[in-house]
Amino acid sequence: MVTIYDIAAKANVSAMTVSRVINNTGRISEKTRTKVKRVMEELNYVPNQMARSLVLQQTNLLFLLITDITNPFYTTLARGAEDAARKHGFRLLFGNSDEDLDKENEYLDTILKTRTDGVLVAPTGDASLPHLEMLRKHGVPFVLIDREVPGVESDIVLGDGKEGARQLVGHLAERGHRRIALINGSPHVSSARQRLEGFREALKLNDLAYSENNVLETSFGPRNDLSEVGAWLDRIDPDTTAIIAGNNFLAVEVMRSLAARGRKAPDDMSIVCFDELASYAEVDPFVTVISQQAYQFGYLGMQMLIDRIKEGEAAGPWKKIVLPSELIVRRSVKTLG
Amino acid sequence: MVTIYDIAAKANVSAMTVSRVINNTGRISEKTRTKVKRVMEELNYVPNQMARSLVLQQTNLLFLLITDITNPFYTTLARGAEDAARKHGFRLLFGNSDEDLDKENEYLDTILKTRTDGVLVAPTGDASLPHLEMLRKHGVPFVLIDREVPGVESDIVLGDGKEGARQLVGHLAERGHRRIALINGSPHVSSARQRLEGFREALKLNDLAYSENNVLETSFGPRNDLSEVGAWLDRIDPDTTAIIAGNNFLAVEVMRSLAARGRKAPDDMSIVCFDELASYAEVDPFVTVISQQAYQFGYLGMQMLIDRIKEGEAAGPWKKIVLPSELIVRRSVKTLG
DNA sequence: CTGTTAGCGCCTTCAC
DNA sequence: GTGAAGGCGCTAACAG
Repeated sequence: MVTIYDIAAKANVSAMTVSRVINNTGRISEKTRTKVKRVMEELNYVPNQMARSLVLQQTNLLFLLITDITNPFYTTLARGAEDAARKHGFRLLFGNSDEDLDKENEYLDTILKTRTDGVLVAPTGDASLPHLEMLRKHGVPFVLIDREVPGVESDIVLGDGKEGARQLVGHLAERGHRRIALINGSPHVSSARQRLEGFREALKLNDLAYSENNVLETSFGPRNDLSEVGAWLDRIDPDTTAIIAGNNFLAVEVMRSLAARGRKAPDDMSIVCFDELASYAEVDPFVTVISQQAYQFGYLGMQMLIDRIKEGEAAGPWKKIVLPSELIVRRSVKTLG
Repeated sequence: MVTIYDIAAKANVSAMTVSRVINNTGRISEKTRTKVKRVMEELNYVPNQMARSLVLQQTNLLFLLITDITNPFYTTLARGAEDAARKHGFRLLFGNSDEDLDKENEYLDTILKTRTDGVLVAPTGDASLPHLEMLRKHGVPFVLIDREVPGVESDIVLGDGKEGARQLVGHLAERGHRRIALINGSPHVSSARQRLEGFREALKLNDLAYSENNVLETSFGPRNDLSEVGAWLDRIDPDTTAIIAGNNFLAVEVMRSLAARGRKAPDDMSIVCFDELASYAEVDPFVTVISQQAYQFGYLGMQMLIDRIKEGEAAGPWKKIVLPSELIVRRSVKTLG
């Protein structure tokens, strides 16, 4: 491996001079600068970030931890985060926790060990509390995205899940649906709780009955075994005419389970959900959704993170950004009566 | 920051003993071991990977560089790569080059600087040659995925683009299509070249005419401005009845452009493409595709990379895995005549 | 303008 | 079993 000492020797200067050339610090004569630069090129020198970080106590590396890299909501978010990080000269690394607390833990371990400068994280759920406390304790700035964690104070970017649920219920009610079911993420995830709460409030608002039986709380992540979803479909109230899915994947799974039963949306069951089904504007898109500004989640979150890093942790109160979502009406809802 | 010296002091041992406990090396009495471990917990000690890597000359970090994090093909691939890396105890970091040579360059820079142990990379195209040579020169093992780069010898995982194109053309021909157009990625990307070549061969095989006018070579990445696609649609041979898209996003863009012209698949134009449109089995999927085993691309590629790292670079000849793809017939093709 | 010294946190080597 | 010395590659602080 080529080091600054190799460069120094060949250029007849000290290592310190080489270091100065690399970092553009101090005063260096133009002559030695060009000489050093030439030698660096000749020897294909690449600075060793490990050594650099060790002495500087900072890595210039930021980390984005998402819960599902195959979900278009998060990948679009990732694009936003990446753009913001690049704009400020930070390098961005990604990790995928897969809605799995253990994997999240592994990545947190990596983050701590590699002394990442900051983290943008969508926590797997309330159980992420100790992980976030760990970050806080070790002085690693972080910003939460998409999900709150009770007991954690921090900058955060959220969607308005309650309002989204209200819009969905309102839309279904308008179309004549009186019995609506909800399949949702885990109650240990704040976004799922928000959506459930909005759902219940909206039912009341529209004079619709809430039925425990019509709510399934499962996981936001994709699953191979659809039997849980199927069994739930078999036991929901028979007069149910519409289902709200807590996210895009759940909607897909409901539709697959329906298909396995020879039923189809919207004729046999109306369906709506949170989040777009594909990152890319779908052709002939079918499902009526509450679309969130995924890119903005990432971009604004990263912005806040970098601000926090630059200002120092203690600068100002925690900021909370709530991004509105938008109802996009498509063809998955049948108009009744 | 807590260091092994802090631990050592509090546990009344030397730093070396602490190091031995951490790494489970050498012989340590059970008593001091437990004592040291207790102190580590008390002080919330986290090993400094920077310092560790600096002396060990290895990071235990692998890097996955893909060209589009919003494309389900690559995210599914990423899942596969991640699973394989985890299985072997490596941490995986992701980067997204966005089909952009400059961004690719930045990530390569990061990779070299951080002394990543190995890289799984989908190059942006033939122009990635110097980047890969850089990796080689610096002794960073890498495995290519999805795309070859002329002039680079390495382990590689590829799809069979020629065969895929043949199947698509064959399928269209069977359905009575005589004039087929192709919208493809850049000719500087090997997968695009393969698909074009397969396309031409298959036309000949089916006694169909090749028309220069009916081929557009653009980029695989998504674009905001669809005017190029639209202009092309306006000038292709008027008797064209079917379009093959070189990847999923191109198919979407064609369909959007068609829609903007008041035309719709499959009635006004049949369309097929490479790669699934969504990571997740689409509900009521519409487009007939050549589906690639995205997960396997990642899993097998990562496997090869880790083998290479463990055996040492010089172990054995380069391996090449060609994954077959599968034609999945859906509803986007009209049967003619 | 340039060089010397010291140390970031850790591990290898060699003592004891 | 355990410890001391030295060095991984780099830069801050101080000299000159």
